[in-house]
Amino acid sequence: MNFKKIEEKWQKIWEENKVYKVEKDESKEKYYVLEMFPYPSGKIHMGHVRNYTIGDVIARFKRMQGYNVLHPMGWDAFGLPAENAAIKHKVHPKKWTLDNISYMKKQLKAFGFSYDWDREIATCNEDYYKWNQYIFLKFLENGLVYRKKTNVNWCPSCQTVLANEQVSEEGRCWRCGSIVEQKEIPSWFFKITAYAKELLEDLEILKNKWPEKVRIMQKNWIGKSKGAYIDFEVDIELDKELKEKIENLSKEYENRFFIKDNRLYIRVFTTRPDTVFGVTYLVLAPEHPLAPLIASEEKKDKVYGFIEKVKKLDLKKRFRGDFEKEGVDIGTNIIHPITGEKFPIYLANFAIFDYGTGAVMSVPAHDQRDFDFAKKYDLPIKVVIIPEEEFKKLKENLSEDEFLAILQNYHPKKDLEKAYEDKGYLVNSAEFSGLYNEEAKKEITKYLKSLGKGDFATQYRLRDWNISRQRYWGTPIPIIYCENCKVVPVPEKDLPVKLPDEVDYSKPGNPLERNEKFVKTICPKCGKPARRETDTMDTFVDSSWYFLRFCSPKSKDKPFEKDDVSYFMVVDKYIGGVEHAVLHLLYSRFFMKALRDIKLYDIPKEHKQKLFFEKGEPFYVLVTQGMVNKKWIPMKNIFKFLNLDESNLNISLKDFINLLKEKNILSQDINISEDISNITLDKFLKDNFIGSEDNFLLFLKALSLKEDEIENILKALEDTPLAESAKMSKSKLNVVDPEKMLEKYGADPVRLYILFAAPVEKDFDWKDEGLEGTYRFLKRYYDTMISFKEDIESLIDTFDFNFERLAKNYSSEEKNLRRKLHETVKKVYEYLEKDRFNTCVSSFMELLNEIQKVKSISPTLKLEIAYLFNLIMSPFVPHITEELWNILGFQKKFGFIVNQRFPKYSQKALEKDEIEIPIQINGKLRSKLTVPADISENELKEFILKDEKIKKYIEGKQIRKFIYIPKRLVNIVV
RNA sequence: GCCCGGGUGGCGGAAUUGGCAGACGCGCCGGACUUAAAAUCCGGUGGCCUUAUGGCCGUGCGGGUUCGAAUCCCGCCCCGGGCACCA
Repeated sequence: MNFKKIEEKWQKIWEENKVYKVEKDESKEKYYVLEMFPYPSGKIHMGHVRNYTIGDVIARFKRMQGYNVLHPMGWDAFGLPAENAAIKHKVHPKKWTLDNISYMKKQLKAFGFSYDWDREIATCNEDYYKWNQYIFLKFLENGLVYRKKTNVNWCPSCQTVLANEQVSEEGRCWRCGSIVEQKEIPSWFFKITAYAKELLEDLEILKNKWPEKVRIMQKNWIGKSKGAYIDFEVDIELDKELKEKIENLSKEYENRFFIKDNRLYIRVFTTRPDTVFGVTYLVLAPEHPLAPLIASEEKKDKVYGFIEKVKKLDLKKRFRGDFEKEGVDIGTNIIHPITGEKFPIYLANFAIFDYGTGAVMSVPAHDQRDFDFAKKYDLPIKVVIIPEEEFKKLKENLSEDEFLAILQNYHPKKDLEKAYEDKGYLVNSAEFSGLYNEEAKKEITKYLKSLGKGDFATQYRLRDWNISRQRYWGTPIPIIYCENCKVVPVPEKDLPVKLPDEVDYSKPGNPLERNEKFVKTICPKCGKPARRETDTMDTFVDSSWYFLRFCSPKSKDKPFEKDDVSYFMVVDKYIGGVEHAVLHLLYSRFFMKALRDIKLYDIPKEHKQKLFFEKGEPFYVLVTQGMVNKKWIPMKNIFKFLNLDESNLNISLKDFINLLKEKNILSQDINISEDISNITLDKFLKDNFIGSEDNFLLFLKALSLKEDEIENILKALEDTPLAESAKMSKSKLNVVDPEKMLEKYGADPVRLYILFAAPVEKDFDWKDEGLEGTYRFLKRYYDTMISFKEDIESLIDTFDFNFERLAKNYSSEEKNLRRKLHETVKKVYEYLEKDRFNTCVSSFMELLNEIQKVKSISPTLKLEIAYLFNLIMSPFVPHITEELWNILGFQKKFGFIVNQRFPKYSQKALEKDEIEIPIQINGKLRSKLTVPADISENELKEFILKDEKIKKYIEGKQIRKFIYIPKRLVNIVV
């Protein structure tokens, strides 16, 4: 039996009846369930099925609780794969995307997810991306957008810029895996750093609502450090030309360096102002624009050489961090802001221009990295902090005068072996000597402030968000460049800036740039010919506010309607993968806050989530579901297991097969043809294109074994160490196609299995046997319900559904069953509230097992079982329960099951006359007694002491303690 | 290196205000039905000892608190994830 027919029938009927349509309805409380919308890559995969099944159960449960549930679906439709497909298969990205959407939509519908499809959106449609442009312009008006020339991460294969977040640890492109290069181009930025503080602080209100893991990842990503900035004067004379140059640069770089009273200052950020007297050199990032300008004449060549070297060689390795720390003296000195001493300036490859001010004061005695660098270049190391122990010793052993003198002129007994980075007391620090360093941080900063050479400062690791992408398939950035008027925003009335249909992929690079029809335009200010910006927006822009658009997807003159947002937002439950823990979720939080400040939505006067509106937090509860993996067996594991050297597989195929047989990987009765058995394994693998990173499955196929034989071999190996669990991927040949599963078993069994296999947040390995288990359960369930049909039919029209009245006449077996039934209703309700779907499914199975154990069940009890059981299973397996609801006659009485309320359990049914009490002696279980539920402690004690088993243990011993946990357990200490 | 999360049968996992460890499912073993297989149904299934009865051990390891610990505390080990020259 396949449930597919039933499923299709009800899907059609539900659709015709628009059961999942949602409208704003102030009389009802809303509930917004959202699953991360998919990229339309072609087909849905198991990860999608898991994500959307979880969301669907929640949405259906909330509907059954009477909420007005918003449960929309759409498409994250812009992005690179469409362009790659365009190049490879010569299809237009739009066609490719829209075709994929229509196919995947059909697939989603086949799973019976309860979406209101009338709210569907696709980000590649004009009526969506128009609002990206609108928001961009609003951000621009409000100072949240700027353009600057920067060194960017450039993917040579995608020919586009990548955000820092889109570059992997090894310095590879997150999409295609190519090594990312460095390139300087002007780009558009969203000023997310303006919200760094808020983004960090507001993580607090997400406590216990978002997974701790995600909150911490975001916290680390934002990376707050407290300290001070300090201005170091540069020992250089400025001529007029140089002065002008630097003054211009200074503005561009927001006072990371500046000219005051004709003197040049470089600003550094430090978390250790307490060590300022220990500074012995200053380090600049190689990208620092001052470097070539202030380097001394004789060092200029070296400096240029170094800059080039870093540019060319470093970036790949720079990400991996496995390069040698190197630097170059630029030949110009700085002057210490307090002591007036002169120290050299170095460029160093480990200094990051984008962090802080791109300049570091180096204190080798108290920073390991500075220490290593100083050793390498033979720079002085000056101790300014000593450990508490040493400080106390000095204080005790020396006279007051000697002690004070040594604080001012401290020399360590022997040279330091490493930097001292811990807390301690200051020495060699003028009047600050003797202060505890934590105290000194404040005091020294205050002092520098009084000199006008520093102040308290906080830095964040978070960088501004570069949204420029040199691609066609994205939202055009609504900007026009005019000779006269320079950078001109496209007026709101001219939106959207439409993406042209013509696209030419014959050459690499951005097709928009070559599209003269698109580029050529007229300046909206002066009317003269002008050119359009050809960058398009990062697709993360699209997904940063789509949850708002879902509130009013059809809105024509605004991105979303304030009223709708006030009603439906915030998202009550947002479900998706952890892979979006930082990027998408951080960007969305930023958008919500920025949109609040530019007043694109209101903070409602009364709302259960008012705080979230005020703080600009879009997602109330976040659920991160684990991955659906699949076991696979890499060839290399087989080699290792057989003790074969991967690099030399010069044995015959025959011997290899025999080895496999010896180890019981292959069964003895497998024979291979004579003509291949004598070739070497090496050759056999090469002939069949099998590498050590390939699936063993390929090898078995190459042996021309039968499909089912292969399947058996692999299944048998699944639980051995030979198998590895991995994300499903084409290259590993471990992909399970949801469509095939649906074809074979139906949507409901797949849904139920995926929920049953593991708790929501954990990864699990897909196993067909597991799916078969839930399938068997559903079939058994279906048959059992059908067997109730006759009895139920005779009752349903006339019965008043007052089950309680009849319960007292039931047999004790029936009473127990009825108790189990209501216990299950209670448990499932509680588990659903906690998103614990796997234990819900267990409870269903337990209940069915109990039902099947009872030989004779009264018709009214059958009716009650069928009524409640179907209702509580409905969010999980909506089709099967609707079918049974219909067949058993409930539908004609009550309407669709999907529109019913979640049932309440009967407290009375849960009550027991008798309970079983486990009896422990000294904490060890020795006996169990069945006693009346209302037994008193004394009665129970008497009863227990008469028990034969217990007597045995307490005979001749003294009872020291009698512990009774009412209705649960007894422990006797002897 | 730093910060999180987690170690429970052959496997996925139950049992979280400390109170019967191993629910439920998979797999495996045995049985029924069948000419046979599949499907289905019934029974068994943590380890060791024992004829049953029963006993001992057991939630990564070592200690502790407690009448009682998978659960709480201390110290280790292992696995997974995130961040990593961030000044």
